Amino acid sequence: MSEEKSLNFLEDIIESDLKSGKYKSIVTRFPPEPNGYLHMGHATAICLNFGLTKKYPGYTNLRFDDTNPVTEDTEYVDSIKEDIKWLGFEWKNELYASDYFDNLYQFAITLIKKGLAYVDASTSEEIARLKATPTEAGKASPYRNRSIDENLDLFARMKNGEFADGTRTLRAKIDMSSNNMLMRDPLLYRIKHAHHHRTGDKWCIYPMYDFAHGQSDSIENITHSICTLEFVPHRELYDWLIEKLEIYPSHQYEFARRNLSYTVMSKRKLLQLVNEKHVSGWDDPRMPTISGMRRRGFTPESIRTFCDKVGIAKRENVIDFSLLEFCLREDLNHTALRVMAVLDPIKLVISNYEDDKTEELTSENGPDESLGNRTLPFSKELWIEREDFMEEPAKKWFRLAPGAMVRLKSAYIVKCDSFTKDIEGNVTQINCTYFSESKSGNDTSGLATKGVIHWVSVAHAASAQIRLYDRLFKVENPSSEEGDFKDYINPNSLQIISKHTLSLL
RNA sequence: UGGGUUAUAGUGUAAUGGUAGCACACCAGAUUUUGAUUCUGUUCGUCUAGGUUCGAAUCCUAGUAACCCAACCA
Repeated sequence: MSEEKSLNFLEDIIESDLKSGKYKSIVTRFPPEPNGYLHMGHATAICLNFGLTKKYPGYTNLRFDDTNPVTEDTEYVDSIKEDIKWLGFEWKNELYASDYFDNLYQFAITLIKKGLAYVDASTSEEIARLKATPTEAGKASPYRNRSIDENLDLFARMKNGEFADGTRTLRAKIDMSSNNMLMRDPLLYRIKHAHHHRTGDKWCIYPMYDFAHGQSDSIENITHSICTLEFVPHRELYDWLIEKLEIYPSHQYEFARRNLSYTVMSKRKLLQLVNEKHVSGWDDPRMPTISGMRRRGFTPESIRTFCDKVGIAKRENVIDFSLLEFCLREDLNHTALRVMAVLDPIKLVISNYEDDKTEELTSENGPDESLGNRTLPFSKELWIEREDFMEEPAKKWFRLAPGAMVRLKSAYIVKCDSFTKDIEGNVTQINCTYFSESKSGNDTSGLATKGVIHWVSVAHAASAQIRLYDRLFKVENPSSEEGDFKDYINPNSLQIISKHTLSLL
């Protein structure tokens, strides 16, 4: 099937792992934090993780990384599940990092007992100061050398709620002079007296990402834990914790996050757009969120194709939005039922057509025969698009102009005899004659036109409000421009047409 | 100025020492009852400088550029 297609670097790794017998099958996971809606970057990760276990033996878990109760909510859990399903993927197990809070607590105790973790009473400012900078070695916390018993006691008291938020942390004891800032005694647990969307008020201490993610991977026997490039420095800590805890050795692999031109792709920035009302919500059709794309008319198929075409690599990228649009057109071209609509109408009157006559004409629903046909009512007075008429035609113009002929799609050929204008010079009506022998599918007139235009019968038209969406930003990469990314919002990204009667057939 | 990651057409991605290929975009042409679709074609690329080799995008040396790391976020 896709044998011609070369493998990406992750597939290379997996194939060699499978070939060498390191694994008989693989386990991946998609690990969203339920603190926002999924966007196209997530779509990449979803297609990657789920796609890998479609291609190779194994399965993929959905695991919510819910270790920060302050920002997380079940609203997001629900939207995330809906979006993954809509994209066409099924997870093996629905899991939560919070399912493992008891395990993680025991893991912490294990580290303390090994002398590899301690309770720090420094403030966050002190901790930051002692960590120093990447070019300058850090210094040890004054609490670094407490006894194991003391640490065990303090950690239990942290858990029991004896301390206020921010007054104690559990830190791994690694290397304050490491070049990797994450190895300078990283925080493992912090105190947050906050209600958790799943564990309620059971806990007032919560594990940090680094002490939850890798451990959850390990508990689930994840073979290939795939994340984005900014987590590369975390891998050293990921491996350190697994080694010291002597648990299942999951491995982390990193790929470059996906960027799309003329939009932004960070949850923080998307949240700003929502909160500051630059868009109507997470699912605004201009948003690069899955739910926004869905409202915009993108199909799951088109998004999957897009992810597949773009591929996976490790270098920074900004992908042309036009590739995504291409994938959508390719899909829609074969599946979308066509209708005719006139957005900016001018009345066209056929002088030699009977006043009260209505004809039922047949029109194809699309280029593929399987889409079938529909009937269209045709009559003396029609709406046509204002831009399909030119008073003084340009050079290669082959639509309507004074004296010119044009085919009305699926109907007759008409010839423009005259037109009227208002005081301001706007064309108000076009008068035509039609050729009765030129009926579409039954044309014996011998006439030929180069142009074909769409139309809608005035008497039969339905009205609608039309929203025309354009790109949300004026520049290709708003995040890399000077100043605030919001300075580059396209003021014309939404155009609502409702002042005229819009016609739809 | 420490460490890490990455450099191939405008964009994205292949080529694993042996003809730099594919897709999108662009431009041109043909067909067309939606200036769509479809089809054909043109232009355009290995970050730089040295080196190894019969042969280098690939290996070596030295540079350069971009991104990431100093959250009790993930």
